[in-house]
Amino acid sequence: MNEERLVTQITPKSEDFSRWYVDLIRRAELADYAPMKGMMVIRPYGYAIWENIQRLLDRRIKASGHVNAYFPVFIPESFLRKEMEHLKGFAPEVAWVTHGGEDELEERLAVRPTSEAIIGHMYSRWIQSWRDLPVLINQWANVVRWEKVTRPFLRTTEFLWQEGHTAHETFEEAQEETLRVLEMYREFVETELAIPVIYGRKTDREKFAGAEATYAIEALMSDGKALQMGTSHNLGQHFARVFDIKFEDRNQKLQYVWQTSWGVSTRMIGALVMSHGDDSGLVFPPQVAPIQVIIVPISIGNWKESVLPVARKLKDSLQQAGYRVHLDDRAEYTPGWKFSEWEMRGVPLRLEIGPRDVKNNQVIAVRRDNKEKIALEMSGLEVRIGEMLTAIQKALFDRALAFQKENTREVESYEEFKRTIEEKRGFIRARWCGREECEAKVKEETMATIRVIPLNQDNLPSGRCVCCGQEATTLAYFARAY
RNA sequence: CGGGGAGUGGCGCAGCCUGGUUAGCGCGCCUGCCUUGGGAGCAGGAGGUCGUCGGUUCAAAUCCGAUCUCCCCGACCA
Repeated sequence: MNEERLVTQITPKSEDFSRWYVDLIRRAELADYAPMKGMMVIRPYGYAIWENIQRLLDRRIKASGHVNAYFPVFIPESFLRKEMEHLKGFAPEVAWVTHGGEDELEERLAVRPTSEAIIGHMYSRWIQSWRDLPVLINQWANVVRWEKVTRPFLRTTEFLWQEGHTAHETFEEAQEETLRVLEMYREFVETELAIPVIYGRKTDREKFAGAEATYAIEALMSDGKALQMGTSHNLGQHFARVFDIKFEDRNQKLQYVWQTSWGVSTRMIGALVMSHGDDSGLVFPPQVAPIQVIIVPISIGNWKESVLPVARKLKDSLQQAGYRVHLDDRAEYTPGWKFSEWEMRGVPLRLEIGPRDVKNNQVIAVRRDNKEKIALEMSGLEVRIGEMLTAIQKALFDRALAFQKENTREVESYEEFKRTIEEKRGFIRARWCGREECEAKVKEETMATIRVIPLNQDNLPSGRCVCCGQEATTLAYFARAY
């Protein structure tokens, strides 16, 4: 039976990546379209991934000294207006509340596109002394951005995210925080999502509206396009000045705080789909998979008496051991159907148990990532399962890393740059003169943008800008992006 | 926001050009039997105001207008 026939309702990935992506999301019940433009419902199977992401990331956020809080979803228009760059950046995509019940509001309220403004306002009331610093607050929230083009998880009108907002005594401290968070994101995404990233600073053109500097992690999706997976901003004193966030420093001088903000969103779920998925469907890394182990009893003869009780015991013991495990005991589907179904849903490990296995005191384990099938002794199974899940997690990362390396290229000329972007996509590592004209020209002519400027430029080989041929000042990663 | 494509039982589609019985097909769903080690089979059954609103007409899924939504390709963004 070939792969295409197994998943008839999903467009093959190789045939049409975009359709494959949306087909899969709906068929696997990660999300469904809501009846309003650009909005989606995150269904239980998709939301479970978000809960895992929250749990694993929240742990890191707290371990690095941050605490959670919650700020209002509405922001007065005048607040947004205080930082003009910020307003200009977000104005086109802000949703406005104009009425409360029947009454028109005196001042429009923005549905937050991000929370710097409201949080800045509150910080100005909470911070008086250097003893109040740093303030290290994070919130898990929803935000709304009225995007023109939307795609499930990648860009939706409303999305879920976490946004960290910190205030510090010095620029250096804020910069340290910005980079510490960037590193936290990198480690989180690579460890838990098994997605290798590149990271660095954004160009001025690409930086956050109102930031001094923006840093980002970027990943390469399996169609060769880049996806920004998280950002960390050094806000300098821009917001502090307009929201009047002042403190008396150690020298009894009044000065503005130095701030950062940073976030990752439900876009990560889209990244998981596009990084690891294949023609058979989703492939989830065990660390965030809603179901890590699916048990399929082989329904033959008197399986309900002979196999099912053993399968139930197996499920209980694995659950006890801390795994997210599900037993598919439905009688109305054949084992073959279930195999395909759970592969499509991306469950990392399948355990088959039939009369033969019961007799031999074993189960058949099948890995989702490489379809490898092995028999496992019942005794000591909990440990073996753990080892296999670890191996799958690593294999997914290694595979994605190999893909990223294969698709990160250096080019000799602008002609080669253009041809590579057009034919192969992927990242291009190239020298750049640092001028915005070249950045704009490249974008205009190739649709590729500078994704990041690597932090470490020490080993910058001398050379010329890939675009204009002038002396290069930095190394940059270019790609077409989502 | 520009260019292109599309909305018909849950999903995928046909019918529309050339208006006219009761709107079809495949998958899925329900009931029963029989099956089940890689998406089984047979029989019976349920489910539709044809995206929405308006217009033309004796008559609209079909023609006209508006509107909403989705997909693809570009300009803007987590």
